[in-house]
Amino acid sequence: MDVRQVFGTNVRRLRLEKGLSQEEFGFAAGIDRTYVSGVERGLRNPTLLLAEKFARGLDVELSELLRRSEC
Amino acid sequence: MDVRQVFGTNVRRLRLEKGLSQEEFGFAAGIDRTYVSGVERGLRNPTLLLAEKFARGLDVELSELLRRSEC
DNA sequence: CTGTGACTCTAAGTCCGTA
DNA sequence: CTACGGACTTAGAGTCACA
Repeated sequence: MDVRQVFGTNVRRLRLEKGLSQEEFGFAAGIDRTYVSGVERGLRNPTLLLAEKFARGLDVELSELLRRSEC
Repeated sequence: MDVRQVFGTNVRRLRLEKGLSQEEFGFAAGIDRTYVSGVERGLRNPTLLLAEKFARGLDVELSELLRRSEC
């Protein structure tokens, strides 16, 4: 499974657990809403700096967002 | 501490543990030698796909390369 | 062996909109 | 709310010669 999909899936899961919309999360994390959408679907290939921005916004460690749950 | 520096420091440490030069590692991982140099010094901001290439070359999980050892 | 500056070219990342 | 499109600016990818 692609890193981008692992990352995106984890982002979506954690975002939903927090009860946030893509827009709300994007605003809180300082990331464009359309970019959040693309990342969650595994279409984007974010840099380390951006990836950490996601992690901070979700209040988790970056390594957590890269953990493959299955497959 | 910056993610890029954490990443770079871990790459350098693991590369040296394997007894490889930047050139040797770069060749094995399919990454340019000078790019390896830049990453190890935290000057580059690689994407997830690139970061995973480093991980595969070092035979570790990507999340491993993002673990902060201290501070 | 490694660091560095400079370079081209592609993709990251933002912002506008619409369904 | 989210997917998806186009257009755009910036920064990363990838490489080189030289120190």
